[in-house]
Amino acid sequence: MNSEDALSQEEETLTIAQMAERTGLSADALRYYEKAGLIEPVGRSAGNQRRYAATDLDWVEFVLRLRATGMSIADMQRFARLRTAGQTTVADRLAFLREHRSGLDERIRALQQNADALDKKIDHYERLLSPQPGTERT
Amino acid sequence: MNSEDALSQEEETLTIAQMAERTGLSADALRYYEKAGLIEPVGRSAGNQRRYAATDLDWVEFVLRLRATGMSIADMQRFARLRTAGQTTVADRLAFLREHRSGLDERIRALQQNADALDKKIDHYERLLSPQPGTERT
DNA sequence: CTAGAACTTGGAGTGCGCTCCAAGTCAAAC
DNA sequence: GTTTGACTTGGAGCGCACTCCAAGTTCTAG
Repeated sequence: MNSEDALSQEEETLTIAQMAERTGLSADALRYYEKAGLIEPVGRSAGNQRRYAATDLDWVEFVLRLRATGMSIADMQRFARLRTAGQTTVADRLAFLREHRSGLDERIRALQQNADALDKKIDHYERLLSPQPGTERT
Repeated sequence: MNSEDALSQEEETLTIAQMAERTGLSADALRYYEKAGLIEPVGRSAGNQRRYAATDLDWVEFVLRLRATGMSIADMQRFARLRTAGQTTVADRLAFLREHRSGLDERIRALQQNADALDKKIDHYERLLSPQPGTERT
């Protein structure tokens, strides 16, 4: 019980390669996110190499959730800026997430609807292929 | 009862601008789709201007459903090529749609899961903001 | 018949979200 | 202390799905 999950307090930090492996992002993408302000400047080793803490991992995982739900980098930047600005922005952040959440519901509904339409098309093709309807033997 | 819905047999065809309005695609995008082979070469007026028939409209609407469910243009090209190739490809088309459909299910599930996680984050922010838990009256 | 709006083509340009590269520095193992 | 692999930066390049543009042609209304 050493290296999976919650980053044991002992190991403390991750290199960019370890972070990449854990998050599924490339090292390049992690640097890009940091440069873009999605991730705030991360800790560094004596020799200036990135060292990610557990809190960084949590944040990146949250960012990935926003991304997975279709949020653009520009919008994630906005949220990250609010977060960086401190607790005075909690209400703004809540509003932001609520709005994103409701857009998400809409998108899921639309997807379901399109999935249903696809099912009909699939049925159609299945009928085209099936031997003969109502004429089992001949 | 003249211009909405199913393209009355009388009017017969639509100009590219009318098609754009009906589908929500831009005229440029319609030409791009045609050039890309997503739409087969559409009918032309005497003077070489595009005239879309009802069947073209149906097909574009189907293509839009594929797009809305996340299919890339390259994949839609593949499907369009199968369609153009005739009834011998019906089984292939069915397999194609089934695969797309099952990927779609996965994506919807993932989206739901992320939505749930977002709800937790929202709850978290709500608790941060709410006056005082468990101390309704002071 | 004519003016002006809508259409045609080919090709260049755009925005997004990374990815790749070069040239140099740092870290870990021996 | 040296090698080898991982890391650093800045910036160029890429794939996707369009969008925009220019120069010319066609359509429609009056």
